Amino acid sequence: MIRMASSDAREGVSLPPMTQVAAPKSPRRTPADKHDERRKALAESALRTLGELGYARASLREIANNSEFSHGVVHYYFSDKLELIVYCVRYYKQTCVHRYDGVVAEATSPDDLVVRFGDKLVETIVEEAPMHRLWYDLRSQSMFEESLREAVTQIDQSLEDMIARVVNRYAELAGTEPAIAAPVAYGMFDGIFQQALLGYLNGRDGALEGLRDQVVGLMPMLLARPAETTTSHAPGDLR
Amino acid sequence: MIRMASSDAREGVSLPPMTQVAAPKSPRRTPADKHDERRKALAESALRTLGELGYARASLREIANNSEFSHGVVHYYFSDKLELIVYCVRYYKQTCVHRYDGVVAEATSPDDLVVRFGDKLVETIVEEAPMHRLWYDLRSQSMFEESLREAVTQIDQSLEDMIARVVNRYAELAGTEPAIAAPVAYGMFDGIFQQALLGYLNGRDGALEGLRDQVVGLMPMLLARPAETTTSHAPGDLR
DNA sequence: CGCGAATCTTGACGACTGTCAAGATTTCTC
DNA sequence: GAGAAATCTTGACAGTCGTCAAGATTCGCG
Repeated sequence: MIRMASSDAREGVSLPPMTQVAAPKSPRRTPADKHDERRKALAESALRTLGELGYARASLREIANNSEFSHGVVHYYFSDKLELIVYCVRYYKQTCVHRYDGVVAEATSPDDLVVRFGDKLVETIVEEAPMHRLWYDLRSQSMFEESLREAVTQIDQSLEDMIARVVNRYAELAGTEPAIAAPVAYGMFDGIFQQALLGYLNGRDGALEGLRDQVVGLMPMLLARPAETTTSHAPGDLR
Repeated sequence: MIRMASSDAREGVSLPPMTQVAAPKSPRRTPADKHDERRKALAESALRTLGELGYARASLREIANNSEFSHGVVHYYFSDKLELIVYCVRYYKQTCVHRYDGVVAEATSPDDLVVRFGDKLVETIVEEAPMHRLWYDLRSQSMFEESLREAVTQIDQSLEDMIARVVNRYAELAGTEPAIAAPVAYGMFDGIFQQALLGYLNGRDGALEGLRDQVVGLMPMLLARPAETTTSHAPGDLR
């Protein structure tokens, strides 16, 4: 079975040719999904380089150098540089969409949720800043490169859903309903998150504390009127 | 006077060697600021190409081809590709920071301001989408490229000030004060603007109307409590 | 073991890039 | 109008890039 740069096998793993369903041995490690494990391994090292250099400056040779593979092997597992990068970002974002599931599940009160949410946002900037800037890089490129748009749109949608889960749970805990639609909520949080990320990378002091405070101040505003949380939102002067 | 790639002459025009201050002829067109006019002319054609291809894919040759100049002349007026691009974006954004000054000056009521503001946001997406995506491209690149950060930070600050003027005027017309700080307001609007731009470029129907509605729905929330504008913000379900 | 399929390495190709220098051309000044 | 300064063109250089093909190597199974 000759594998030529599997641009075909979309997301669904191409299964081995239907032998007995419950094979006695090798419950994992079927022949053909080793291919996928290699793709993932390659993606993981590629992500390090991509997060460091960005989409345009990360060459396939550089990506391969920072991994255990040689530069030619990339075209054995991916048809394109583009397919590799889309695969990488999809792979990362997939493990990232559920980052706040714990927050949603464990929060005991509206204020508790807000604090946990803000902390988590700050945490991910500190721990995964290169991944986040790579995502924003890719999304910006998709404004120029038609072929990136489908993947970006899908990821954006899943992030919007993620934010919606948080805000919905927040409203639920507060005994009311959100006052804004999901796209607005996502756009807002994405905006201030991006700002904080930029500030953090710039070494601006207070960028992270600022994000936390902004979240604490903003969330109560996203609820319909009936809810008056204890959180104080001091009507400050706008600069 | 040999001009070698004026990376020195920062922003201040290097004046001609002090002749009489009020020269009888040529009130404009002094010898040395023709140099600056050329820079601007070059920047303007470069912006077209940059807006079409983005930062990484726009080569100096391609930029020169879409202009009246040859590719070598770029290094006569700019020391770097980087300096050219930063100059271009600065040049564009400079004429762009005052886009909403008219809105601020002419609005007669809070609701009037909101509508004008929303319309103007939509208008600039339709008319200058390539410029906006170029800006987001550059800002993303600045997360990787140290040397871009200073310019990006300055531009971001001026955009924040621009938004602050709008929101402050809005609060003034409503007889109250903003409930959020300027960076938050900027981050929010920047987020939903970016989202709308992406949707517009994707050809998603309703992206622009969505932006307008979002602005109308969002602005009243940015005010301190005392103000109850007539604008209805229906507490919708969050998806 | 042995053979074929899968996997990986190596080296090269053509195209493109930013940069620069040498010289042609224009513009300005006296 | 001559000469000098400013401006622009042209062509080349040294790299780097994505891509691919040919061959070496490893793996899996009978």
